[in-house]
Amino acid sequence: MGELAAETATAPADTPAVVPADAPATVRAIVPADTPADAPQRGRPRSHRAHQAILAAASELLLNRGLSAVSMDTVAERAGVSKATIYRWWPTKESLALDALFSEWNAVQPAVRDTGSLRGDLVSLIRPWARLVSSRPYGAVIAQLIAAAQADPAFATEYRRRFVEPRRESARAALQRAAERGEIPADTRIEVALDLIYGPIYHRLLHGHGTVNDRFVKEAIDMALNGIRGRSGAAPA
Amino acid sequence: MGELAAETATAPADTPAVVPADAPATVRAIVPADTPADAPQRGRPRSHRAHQAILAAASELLLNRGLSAVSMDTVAERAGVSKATIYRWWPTKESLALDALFSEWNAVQPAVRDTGSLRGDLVSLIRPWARLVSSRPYGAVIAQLIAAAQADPAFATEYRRRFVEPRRESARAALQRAAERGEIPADTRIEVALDLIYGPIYHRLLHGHGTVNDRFVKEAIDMALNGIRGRSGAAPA
DNA sequence: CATAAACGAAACTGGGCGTATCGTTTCCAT
DNA sequence: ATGGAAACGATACGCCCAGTTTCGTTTATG
Repeated sequence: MGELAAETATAPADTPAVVPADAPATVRAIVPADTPADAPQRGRPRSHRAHQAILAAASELLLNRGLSAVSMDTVAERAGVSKATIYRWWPTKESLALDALFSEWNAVQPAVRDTGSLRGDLVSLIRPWARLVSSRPYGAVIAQLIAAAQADPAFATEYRRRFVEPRRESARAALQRAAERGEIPADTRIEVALDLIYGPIYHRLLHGHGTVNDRFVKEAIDMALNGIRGRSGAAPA
Repeated sequence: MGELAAETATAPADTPAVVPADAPATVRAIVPADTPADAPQRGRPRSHRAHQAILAAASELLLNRGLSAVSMDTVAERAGVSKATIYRWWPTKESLALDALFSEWNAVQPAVRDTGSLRGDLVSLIRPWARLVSSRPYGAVIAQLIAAAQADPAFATEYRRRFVEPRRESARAALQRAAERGEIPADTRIEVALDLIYGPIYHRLLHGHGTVNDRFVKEAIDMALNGIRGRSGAAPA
């Protein structure tokens, strides 16, 4: 999807759509994986315009109403395409929702920069993301995607690959730099630390028992950082 | 449901079911709220047996297949009742799922005991619960309930009242005792601390990017505790 | 010009939630 | 003992929606 988004940023309207072999797993393959990306195809070319219209319609409807309250007919109508056209690009409603939400989600890239301190690194990474997901009902849609993932392992893998792992990787890198600086113990359990960083925010986002605002994010990151740095005199085994 | 479960522990099969005014919000009221619980009712009495059979069937099917793969027809068939009977007790599929899962979830009560240390209190509280929810696919069903909650505020409130708040309250009490002992700062942000305790576990449970086993629970609690205790020389504001 | 592939409109299939109908059962009131 | 009320079961029903199919049209290439 990132590749497609880049393409559409420069392609004129209704440029023939060619889906490269490395397109996201959720988009239906159009040509065999070994087909050169620029090979001419017989027949009517796919429509970029339709594809973008569908994603835009889907993301808008999803963030306004939630996954369960949006039908494929509604998306088709809003996009100005037929439902059959949607199913030419995406195999299921959930795969469309994944792509559509990701196109919004990915607009806020994790900042990958070394501020010199772990706290600086984490705040610059987490704060923009937390603002994004709390600015609109991301929690509601993410919850419904997570629910859909429970019944479909392949979908779950793709969801984690897109929504979970990239940001964990950015924070993982920051933790590793901190260990190199001696800011945290070299034997820090990195994956547990990542859960301590992201878990509280996701917890509030999904359960809705509290708000995710700047203050909460700051306090949660600070508390998590205290935990990750450890205290002099380790806790008993 | 707790009240009903207590009743059925002693009631013979098919004792007339009387739903008291304080029954869970998900069970359809049978009599006006001000009706004495033991007042005789005209007509055929409700069947405890059917009610329990429905809950047992629903919880078994939910934990084996997940909410979306279980139909109300399937629950009715497994319980040996008609679908209309289910809808006499519960207004929606989700409300049945909530009660059914809660009947299993509530079988493991949070241990409310003072071990003398915050770590002891938290481990005795969290470990049995973590074992419960990781022993069967609770995560999958909880994810689907959370998804359902996004579209129904009343359902969300009931979900949190049953699944979220009681355990937070137990941990909150433990944190307050720890503050009284001087084990954690008196000005600890309790609600943030609770998110630090529960967030990482729920994060793995719902996202499925890592396992929730005894080791992870121990490490996550220890890291969270370090964070809650704080370090000498507080983090910058 | 023939052919291929996408597109649109609309009909279609099948599943499932939730409701309605009607006969039967199980109770209470008289 | 009888009438009446309410639950129950079996089954049909209405409606919605995901996903598919059909067929004519459009847009491309060979």
